[in-house]
Amino acid sequence: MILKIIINKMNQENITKKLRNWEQTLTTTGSRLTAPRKAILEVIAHASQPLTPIEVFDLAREKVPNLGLVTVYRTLDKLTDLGLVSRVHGHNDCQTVFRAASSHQHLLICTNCGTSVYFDGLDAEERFDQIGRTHGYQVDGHWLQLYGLCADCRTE
Amino acid sequence: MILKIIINKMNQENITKKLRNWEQTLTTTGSRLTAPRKAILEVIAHASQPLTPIEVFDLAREKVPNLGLVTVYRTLDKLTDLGLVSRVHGHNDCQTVFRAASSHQHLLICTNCGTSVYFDGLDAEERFDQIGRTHGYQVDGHWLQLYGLCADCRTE
DNA sequence: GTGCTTGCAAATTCTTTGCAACTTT
DNA sequence: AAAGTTGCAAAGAATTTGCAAGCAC
Repeated sequence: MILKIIINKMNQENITKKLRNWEQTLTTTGSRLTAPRKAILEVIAHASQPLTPIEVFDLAREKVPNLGLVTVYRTLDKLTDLGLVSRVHGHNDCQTVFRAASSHQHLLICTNCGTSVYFDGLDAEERFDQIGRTHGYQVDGHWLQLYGLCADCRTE
Repeated sequence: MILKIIINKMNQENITKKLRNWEQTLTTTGSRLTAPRKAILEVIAHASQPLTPIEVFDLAREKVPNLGLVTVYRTLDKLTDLGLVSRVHGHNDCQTVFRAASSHQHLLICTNCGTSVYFDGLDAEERFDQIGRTHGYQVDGHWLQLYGLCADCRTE
């Protein structure tokens, strides 16, 4: 499998800050900060796109060579439970992970390279509630993702 | 596994019409109308919620007892290719199928019983394009699903 | 030291493929 | 009769579980 170079557009400072937050969340919830976990956290924090478990595995293995795939699965479960990462369902892979959104944010995903960014400011909650009401539903959640070519892929 | 009674809120006439359309699409594209396929089509046409391959299998088997699960997978692939059914990614099952939307429609899914309806009239395309532009993306697709309790589940 | 984690191997679950027999048209 | 389809069995892929050894705190 080809893994493209992964460079997050967040600056290094923000990534470091996020990593510290994640590590703190782990320790304060009674979990332990091990080398495998640190490697996995770093991979996800630096990722500019949702990653499959195997991709996380391959990338994290560069730092922890004897890492087991099972550990990746278990760590991803834990991070998801803690709300640090989100499962992203794409059209191809439906089990990828990406750093979790801040709040009311949604993903904008490049259909060519996968590079993703969160956006907010849609402010459609009220509209969603209204739509639900007309069908007898009480809307309490939504799931929105936009797809399209990013600037880099368009100029290629 | 417990399969709840599945009653589509479309009236019988509409379901029959849709079934005829589907069957016609199959025959006109060179595919054949076999007993297994008819059973599968009926199950999906009558479903009020997205179904997993196994659920389709179990329900269709009531009509074609010696149906093989493989046939379900292959038929679902074909129906998806023809655009008759859509893959629906839920929070739990991400490989379920549901009759395809007419156009610019999105799903409203009950988080308790799974009963789903399509809605339209959101008219957010322009807003989506705009959001994409501010991030350098050229938006060419979106994926939206609303979640909430349906009227029946709320009164329970 | 205690209790959470890890990696290995094995078990499950889900989906796809090969193929001879069988339908549909 | 020709061509698409089916079901079985087997193969592959993806994910989970059991467990003894290893670490973090």
